[in-house]
Amino acid sequence: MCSLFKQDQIMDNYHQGDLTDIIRAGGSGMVGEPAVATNTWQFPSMDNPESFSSAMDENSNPHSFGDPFSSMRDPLLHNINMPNSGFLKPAEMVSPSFDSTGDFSSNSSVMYAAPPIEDDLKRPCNIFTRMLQITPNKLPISPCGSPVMAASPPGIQNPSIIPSDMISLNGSKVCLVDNSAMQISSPRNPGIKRRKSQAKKVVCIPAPAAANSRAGGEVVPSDLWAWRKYGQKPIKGSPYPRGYYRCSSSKGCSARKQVERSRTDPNMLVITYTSEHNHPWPTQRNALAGSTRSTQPSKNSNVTSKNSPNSQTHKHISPKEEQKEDVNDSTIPMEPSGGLAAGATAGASIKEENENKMDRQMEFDDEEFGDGLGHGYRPSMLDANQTDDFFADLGELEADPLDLLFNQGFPGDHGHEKGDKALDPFSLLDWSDNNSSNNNTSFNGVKRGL
DNA sequence: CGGATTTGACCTGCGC
DNA sequence: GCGCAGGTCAAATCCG
Repeated sequence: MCSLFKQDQIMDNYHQGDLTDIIRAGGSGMVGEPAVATNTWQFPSMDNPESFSSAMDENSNPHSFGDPFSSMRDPLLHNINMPNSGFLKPAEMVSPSFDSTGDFSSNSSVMYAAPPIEDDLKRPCNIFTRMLQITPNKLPISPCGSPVMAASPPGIQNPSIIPSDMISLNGSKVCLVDNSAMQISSPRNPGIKRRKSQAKKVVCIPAPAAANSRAGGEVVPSDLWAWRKYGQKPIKGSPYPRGYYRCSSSKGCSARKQVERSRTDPNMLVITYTSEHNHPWPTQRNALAGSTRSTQPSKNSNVTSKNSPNSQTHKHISPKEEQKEDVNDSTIPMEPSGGLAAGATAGASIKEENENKMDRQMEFDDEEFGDGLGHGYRPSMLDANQTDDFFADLGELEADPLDLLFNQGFPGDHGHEKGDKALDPFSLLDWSDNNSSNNNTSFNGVKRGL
């Protein structure tokens, strides 16, 4: 599986469009790091966020999480109350004990139910434990290999910290993979060749549709960047087409992303970010402006509902519909430059694949963790150390939208107050049914269309 | 009317 | 060298 970490291989996996594969693979692909103790980690109870932190502190070197996200607390989780996360199928993973109410037992161990797949994949995958065990240098960075946290239990509302590679959003996960080398294609641009080393991030997020029943007015997370679709291609082996988007927030921005639905798990969307934004993260207002029409509320809500898996019930989804759906789904708040924004982290497990980044991660400073209550929460991704990669943009942002968001919307771990959701950027990410209507906030721009 | 989406064609990289 | 698959372009179309 180590090979999976190689760029090409990663790409291959990824190209297979199997988000779940990526995630699963993550469970084991780590070179020389047997996914051990996978079931030893205890997911922090929402009631006891510190439990997680403590575990982290005790068991790991913060730097082991070299991932920018490793230090992130997941404010989003505060709002997580999604009965069924789309991240992993229950059958695919063993969620720590959750009761029907979605309560997560802090005592439960998190692990994957070994899926009947490759041996490596069968290993229990616990991002946290993995991270702890992985030395920075060895830290594999592949979609598959990156530490993967078991799907956030549906009931998890408040993991105080988000594993760098995996972020839970609304109980769903985002798998972020960052490939330093990716295919940039400029076929018609002789000067640029494909597969040049380019930073790439693969983000796996639960597709709203898949995430759960959201027949009506789905809340589609969107990122703050404006994306314009410039192409769509059917992917071999996948019933779902891949959409190609480029950043429209700023002319000349080379940032691109690919959105596709996981073949094996239609509930998951795989978003691959390529290139970096050459401009500051758009302000909310800008983001709003940049939003694609497909995401516009008036229309989009309808569209999404129409396209929602539920409503569709797999009626034949035309590529277009599929596309829109994907687009919307993909629009989780992402970090500028393609990284996940803190908000994005809220619902998705992220994998990041980039050795360089990993190294940087090592450099992480615990300070990023803030007080552990969300105050001062600042996604490590914003760390200046990462300025040279996808996160570079963040460093440039004085007024980081995330900060704004966090300050307003993440009152620490207690953010269950619905009242705060209005300001809670993560509310955007809250795809749960009960929050589907929650899109009238400062984030509307971003969410517009939700 | 401006901007976004759709979609077929074209181009490039890669494997055989 | 050939074919396949993926990525991008760009005209047509759609939408607010």
